[in-house]
Amino acid sequence: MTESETRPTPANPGSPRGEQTRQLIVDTAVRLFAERGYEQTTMRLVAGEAGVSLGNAYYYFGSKEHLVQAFYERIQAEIRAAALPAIADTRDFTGRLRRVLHVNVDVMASYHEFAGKLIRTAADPASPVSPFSPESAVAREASISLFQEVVSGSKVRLDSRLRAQLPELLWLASMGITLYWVHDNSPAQARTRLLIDRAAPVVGRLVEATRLTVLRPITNEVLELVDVLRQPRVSSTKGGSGR
Amino acid sequence: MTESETRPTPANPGSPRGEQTRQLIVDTAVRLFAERGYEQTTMRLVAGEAGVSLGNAYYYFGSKEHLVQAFYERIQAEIRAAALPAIADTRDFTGRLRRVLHVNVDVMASYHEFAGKLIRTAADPASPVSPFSPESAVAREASISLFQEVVSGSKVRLDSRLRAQLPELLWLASMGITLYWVHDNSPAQARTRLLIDRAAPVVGRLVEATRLTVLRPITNEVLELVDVLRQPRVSSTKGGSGR
DNA sequence: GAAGGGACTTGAACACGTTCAAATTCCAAC
DNA sequence: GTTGGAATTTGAACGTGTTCAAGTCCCTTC
Repeated sequence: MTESETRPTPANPGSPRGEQTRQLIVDTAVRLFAERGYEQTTMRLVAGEAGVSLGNAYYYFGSKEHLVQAFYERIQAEIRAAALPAIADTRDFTGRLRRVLHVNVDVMASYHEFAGKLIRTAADPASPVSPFSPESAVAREASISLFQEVVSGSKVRLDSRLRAQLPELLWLASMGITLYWVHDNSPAQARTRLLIDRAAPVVGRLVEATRLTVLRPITNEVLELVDVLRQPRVSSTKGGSGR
Repeated sequence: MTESETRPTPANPGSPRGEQTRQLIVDTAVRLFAERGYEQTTMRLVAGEAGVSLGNAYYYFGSKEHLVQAFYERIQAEIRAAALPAIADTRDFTGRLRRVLHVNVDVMASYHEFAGKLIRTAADPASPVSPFSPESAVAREASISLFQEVVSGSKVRLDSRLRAQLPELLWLASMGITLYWVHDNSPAQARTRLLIDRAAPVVGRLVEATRLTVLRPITNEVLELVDVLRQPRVSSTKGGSGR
């Protein structure tokens, strides 16, 4: 696992000198990924088009997957930039959720085929591209905070404990939708659109239902379950800042 | 995609003559996968240990993933064989569900690391190993029918329409649990065990709750949603037996 | 038993991701 | 302006999955 600690941190040096080269490689890779897909974009091609040597590309990016990671971060930023304005004019929870999810699909639309390959490495727990990996923490937090925005900007009424967990749950749900979207072979992924339009109200209704007294026991159980679900983040320090 | 139709069906010939060789390769591959994991098990090694040439292995299995597929099918059969006796002595829905899920984890336990790589190709919509692919139909149906058994053998009371969809939903949930399990780095995947023990009662309670009149609207919505979710199986025939 | 043809088998060759020792460039300190 | 070392850059080389043209084997047909 983490036994490559001996090497003096190749890939991803923070120094300023090579930053330009680094960006050049990223730009080229992102473009080629979009143009030709994952497999057709070889490291040799990226290096060639970027005007650097093969080994040099590996100096900045430890693997092809790290380039995918960079691609992923760009997409996430794009989604965020498009989503925030999209929900600015409504305080309806369901509406806000629906719009954010649609923006997700909108932005990813051009990369549907590419995403099929991307999801491969994303599903690997050992891959840095995994949405649950430490390397993805930045993008993940950003995405969760977007759903935090969805909740806090709305006038939804719900169980207070759920309110704290909801953003993360919504993010998880969006991961599920993305997984569905990847498998969606309907024209223009219309089925996913339908799913979003249908699922958002259901989620809204379920969330509001957590205030019902009848459902209190179940609500409690579900909330506890979510706590169990949450994997402790990997860290070498023992104890950490406990819950 | 399916443009390799020109070749005279290499890989997977149904003829009897090479069946022995085929089995030999599968056996060797499964053993090596279990012993050394996915990456360490090279096609050359499989071929060598099986006593055939590299090209010969590719004659029977179009790719390394097809070997994984074979591995997957064995696991599924093993799970089924272990699960059925395990639920024979109780008619409690939650209990039955819990046991089946535990058997799942039991059987897969030895392959936890390997599963991390397996899930990679499993997540790829284009891969035959994907649980949603036509190639996996047999294993999938078998698995769903196991959950059908869980439901029909229990004395659970629930909305009648849900009863029809529940087995598939449970299968889907088990996929989710497997995904969680793959990411579970707690010792002996204890966290997944905990998840199962906690989630089973919640599911049981939720399922029984579908009979509550208060929840009728939400139940309806959720059931319709599931209908939308269901991807139409890929098929060249137009129309099909639509609802 | 010879001929034919399909099933099966082979190993070399290819392209790719990745590694690495060696070279080059750059900049600060003297 | 020379020097030392770190940052950067290079291209050859390795091991892998996969392909393929060329065989070899085995059974049917005459």
